[in-house]
Amino acid sequence: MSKKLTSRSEDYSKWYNELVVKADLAENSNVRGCMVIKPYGYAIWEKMQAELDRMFKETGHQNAYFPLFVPKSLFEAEEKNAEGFAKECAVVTHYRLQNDPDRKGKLRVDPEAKLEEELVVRPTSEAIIWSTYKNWIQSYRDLPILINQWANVVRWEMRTRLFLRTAEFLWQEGHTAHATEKEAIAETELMNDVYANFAENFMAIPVIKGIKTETERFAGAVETYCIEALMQDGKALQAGTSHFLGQNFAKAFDVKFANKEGSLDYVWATSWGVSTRLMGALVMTHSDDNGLVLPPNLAPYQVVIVPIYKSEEELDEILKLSKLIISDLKAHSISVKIDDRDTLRPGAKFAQYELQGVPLRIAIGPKDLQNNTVELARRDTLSKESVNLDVLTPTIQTTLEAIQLNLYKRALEFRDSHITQVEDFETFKDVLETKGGFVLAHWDGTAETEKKIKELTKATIRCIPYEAKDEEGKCVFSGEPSQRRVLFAKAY
RNA sequence: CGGGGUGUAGCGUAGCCCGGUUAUCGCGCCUGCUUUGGGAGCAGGAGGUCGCAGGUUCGAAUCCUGCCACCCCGACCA
Repeated sequence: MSKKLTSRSEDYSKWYNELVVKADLAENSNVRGCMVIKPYGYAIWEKMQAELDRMFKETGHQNAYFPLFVPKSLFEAEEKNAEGFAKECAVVTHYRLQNDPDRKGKLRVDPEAKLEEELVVRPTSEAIIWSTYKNWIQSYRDLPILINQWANVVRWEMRTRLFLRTAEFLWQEGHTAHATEKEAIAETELMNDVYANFAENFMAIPVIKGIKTETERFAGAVETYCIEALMQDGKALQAGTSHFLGQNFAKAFDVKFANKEGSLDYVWATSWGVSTRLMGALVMTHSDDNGLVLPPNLAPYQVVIVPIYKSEEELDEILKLSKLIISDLKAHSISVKIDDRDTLRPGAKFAQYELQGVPLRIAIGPKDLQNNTVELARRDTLSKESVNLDVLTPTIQTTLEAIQLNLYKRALEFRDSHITQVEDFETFKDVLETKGGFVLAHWDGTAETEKKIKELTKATIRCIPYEAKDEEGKCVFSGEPSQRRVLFAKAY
């Protein structure tokens, strides 16, 4: 693992920026904490979108789109939700610019063009969606509504951080409406499972499923389920959330339906989302000192071919052979790119594709032409082997699978070796400071203790894990009785 | 918004304290030749509102004032 990863956060941010920017993944646009997602990074996001979309549809959901602007009166309807987001809202107050009479060639906001009601740029879409659902729901026959939206949202954070907390970010947000509490809770849990499966099987990022404490709960939710991942520097990252909203939004927006018994009842709701933050998680989970390491499932191209040649004739022969390799790989649904630029030497290309995290690299040179082989290099282990052309495609197939599994296994081993069970507060502090990672400890269940621990250690309760067993114990801080252990960590 | 720091070519930087020829160096870029199994070498070349706006001065990247942006630490958060 990288030196920089294990050291202090200022070094870490340098590592992160270097990698991400130089890896062509994204670039801080220097505009209020927004980011430009470059083509290579966006290709990764598209892979994530495609797989998530598939999983959503498999579980009965449909896509739809709702407005970016939320009239303030709608936004404030659900009080807790509004209060929670009020401090970070961008607000549209005017709809027109005009020439500035005082400064030639400049524009100013037309003071005559003030909106009667301000429009909030959505920080999340519950309000606008529930005001719409109101008109869609009358009977239990209209339920459930299972809708997902791919969108951008804006949260005007005081402090931004590339990928992890940008002012504008891309995400998906699911918003469902149900006739019963039981069904809504089942949906909330189902989607948290979908996220966990996606993170682990597709992104090779191990996560812990759990429930948030009241303090960490989504504004307006009754219960927040989440998946928590551990980054290589020992800090936790909330990778996805799924909220059981109870009847809060139905009551705020007056969404009632006639049930089978003929009486009116408020609708039960859920919402759930993951964002481009997952790309940050990807980078911080798998990358090493040589750059990104992409799981084959997410790689824009899984294999890159680098020809090594001295003469035109050699190049022609290599290209001819490459064409055969490429068509065979494509026939097996393996994405491949050939880099036949003659402006860079092979070594420079090797370095570049390592920086981009391409899972497999094929090098073909004169020796290979002679021996009927190619050189196959793995990004995850940085190992190289000579492979006979006869078995190349099957070898690549199995190696890609092996890389996907190995990345998960490696991350899991790291994660599991950084879950420490502690009994007393001194050890608690010590583990957080020296080792980092998750700390499993008893907690008395009060927000005061949670707050004090945060003040003293900067650690928060990431979640109460599903797997937490009933176990008599004493709170690591207060000594009060506790029924189960919860998961603490310093978090992004 | 509070504390600290930074802003000089596409990127990274020297110069600033103590004002003075044509603003330093590396990477990258362009041209040519030689190269090509792990980030090539040589020669030549292009590229700058020194963050922005004022001020002091014969003269400002350098000193002063204001503003803006970014980074780190807090508060806030996916």
